[in-house]
Amino acid sequence: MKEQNTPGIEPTKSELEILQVLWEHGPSTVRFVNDSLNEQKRAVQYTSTLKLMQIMVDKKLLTRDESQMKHIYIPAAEEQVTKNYLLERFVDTMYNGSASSLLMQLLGNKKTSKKELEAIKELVKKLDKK
Amino acid sequence: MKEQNTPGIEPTKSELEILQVLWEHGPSTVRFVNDSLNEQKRAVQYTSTLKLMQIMVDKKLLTRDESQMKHIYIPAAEEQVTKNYLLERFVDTMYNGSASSLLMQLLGNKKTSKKELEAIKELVKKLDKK
DNA sequence: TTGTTCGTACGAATTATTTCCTACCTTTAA
DNA sequence: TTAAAGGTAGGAAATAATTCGTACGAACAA
Repeated sequence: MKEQNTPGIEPTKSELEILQVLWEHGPSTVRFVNDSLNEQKRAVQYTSTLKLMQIMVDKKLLTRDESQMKHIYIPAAEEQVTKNYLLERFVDTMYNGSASSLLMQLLGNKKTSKKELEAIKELVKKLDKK
Repeated sequence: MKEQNTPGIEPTKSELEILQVLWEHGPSTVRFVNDSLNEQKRAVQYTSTLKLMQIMVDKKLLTRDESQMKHIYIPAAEEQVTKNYLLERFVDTMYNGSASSLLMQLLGNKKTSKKELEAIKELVKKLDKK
């Protein structure tokens, strides 16, 4: 069985923002990522985004295609792999590794809407049938 | 209805470690917290922990009782309130606010044990009866 | 009493993260 | 052929987070 490699390294907050743009839109140039950040998140200079993405290549969070002048940046690990890793770390540190504790918290949260609750129930029903 | 106030401020990683000691053991001295950290986590000097906890008082993450020479530090917000806040932020940034997406990820995670899955199903069953 | 232990306060150094300026190269439009 | 626009590289500054040394007072045991 092919094992998916863990990202191993933890992206910082800003790095995560960049990863999210790349996950959403696929491999992109710095220009595109920077524009997205400015639209969706906050004002940031082009060279700041560039620098960060270069650092992420050093850290192996991204790879890049340098065959063209406009380099194309690509997440090194798949979205699900990285998110899974981060979720695991979150559950470990916050709920001592207990996923059901997390869910309990989620269900007790007022901000979790009825719709969400319904979706969750559906999920578990499907799970039961397996 | 009495609203629980949000912590408002985000604890850093190290600050969270300290909060966890205080949540687990109740109001404590710096000495106690520092010893716990050194046992459970990693080597750290007494004055480092002291400094951090003083900063946390400034930030209103902790309050303290100074009536004795050995100050007693107390989390400003309850464990559940803070954890709820952090969970919400996590769901927002990682799953675009969708709790069911998070759950789906959790269920798809190999590391989530059978026992955990059972516990989760039980939770949802109880939820249904309400 | 006196010195050793244990406490707080606080400045400062270190490390991690983020931001942006400047230099310089390539492409493009006039 | 040249100026403007847009790209990368990299140093350095700014900010955030962490760590710890030093000073000094209180408690305590000898």
